[in-house]
Amino acid sequence: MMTAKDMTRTDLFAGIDEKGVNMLLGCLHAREKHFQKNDIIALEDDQIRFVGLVLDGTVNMVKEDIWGDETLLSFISRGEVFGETFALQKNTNSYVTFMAGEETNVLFMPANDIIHSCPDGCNCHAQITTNMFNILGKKGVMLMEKIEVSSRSSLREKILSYLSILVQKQGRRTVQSPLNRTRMADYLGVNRSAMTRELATMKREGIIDFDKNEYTVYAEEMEA
Amino acid sequence: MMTAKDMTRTDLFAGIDEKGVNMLLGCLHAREKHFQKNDIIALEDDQIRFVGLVLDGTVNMVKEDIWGDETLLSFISRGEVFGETFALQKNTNSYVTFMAGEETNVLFMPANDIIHSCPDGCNCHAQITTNMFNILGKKGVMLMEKIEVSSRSSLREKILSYLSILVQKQGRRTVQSPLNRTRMADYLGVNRSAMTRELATMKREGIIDFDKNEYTVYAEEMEA
DNA sequence: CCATGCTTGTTGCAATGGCAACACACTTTC
DNA sequence: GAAAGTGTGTTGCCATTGCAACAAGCATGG
Repeated sequence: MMTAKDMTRTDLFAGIDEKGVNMLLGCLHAREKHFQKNDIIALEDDQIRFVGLVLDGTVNMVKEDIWGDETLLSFISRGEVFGETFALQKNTNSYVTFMAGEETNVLFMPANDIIHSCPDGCNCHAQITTNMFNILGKKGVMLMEKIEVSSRSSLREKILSYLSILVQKQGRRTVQSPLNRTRMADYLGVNRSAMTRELATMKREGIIDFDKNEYTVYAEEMEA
Repeated sequence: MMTAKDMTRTDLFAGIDEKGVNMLLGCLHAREKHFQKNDIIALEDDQIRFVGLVLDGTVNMVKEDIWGDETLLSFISRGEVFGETFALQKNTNSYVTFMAGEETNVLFMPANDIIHSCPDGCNCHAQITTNMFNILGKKGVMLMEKIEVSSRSSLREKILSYLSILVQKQGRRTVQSPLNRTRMADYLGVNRSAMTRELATMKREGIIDFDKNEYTVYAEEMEA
């Protein structure tokens, strides 16, 4: 379970204290629901759109194409929000499906209550709006990073662009990758063994060095 | 130039009338600036972050890696908003750079004024907030579409996934592609001639049919 | 201790797909 | 009407990279 105190540590309720959270939960008409693994989580209910906060478990975001094949686009963990991209829009042909990845508890909040300040003018509400913008911004950046990486044509470019982002974020030429080989290959959308092979080649050529999940990028030329 | 009336037709000012727009422009402390081609457009000014509305011209969103190489991530046209993903966040290491693609006029509005209702409680302000959520949602969907497509491994899968999205959007098996061959290859991140080759193969195999920018997808099996 | 599972590195093989070069059609401009 | 620009289809070549199979390392658990 997730206590109000736990919630103050989520991005959605950031900057709001325990008391404020408890007040907001009522003000936002928050409702908790329980799901079994592989249950489909609907974000719409009688025309009202919801944003979900994962209280426990994991939610998988999957996309089905017209042949019925599913792709896992991303997953949402405890304390994270999902559905915001779709719920806050008018025109939503529900682009993706959300499924419980395990036994999961979700707190639903009507999108409208999040967007619009409540009539009582509770002042925590402004904070929620700010937080929502933050969350949307963060997600946007994550998506752009993924695009930057996967839109490169060669395997080597993908690796370098992934490492380049890490270097920019961590501010050092030696970086820790949060992803292990297998997951990294998955993220880059390439074959794992091909990636390992290319990494070895790049190491041999002196372009990069690595050990476990620590990588060092040797950039000869810094200026364009 | 862009009149207040033109602005009512943008996503940012959707649902607001001419009078409201004029009022908001003051209320939002909007400021217009002019740029020459290739000028760098800063979104920060003394710690204050801005959202930009393109009044005329084009703004290119480019990303520079640690070797100084630039990639064009997307471009923003007249009437569209940019910077919202970054401006509305706290933690912004300005992930990308915006450049004028030609002679361009931009209307800047401080992000804070957009997020927070003005003290006078002008009622158009709520609409702007709603609109911003809409814009962020739309952009999120666009980014996810691009990821879905470019994360496929084979050229054929990329094409099919691109077409699948069009089919889902247009609700018919025969769809119009907004992109011509060259741009489509660019969007999919593949070589144009390779794509033409694969399209021809798929046509020969009876999987799809196409003429100019109209494509028909023959899906034998609809159910998983 | 062994068994099992997970991650990583390696390598041969085959094919996918990038590249370059070219031909053709169509449009715009002078 | 020539010339230049742009979008498109085709094809040969071969580097890149996906795939499969295997070995080794390391943790977990009985």
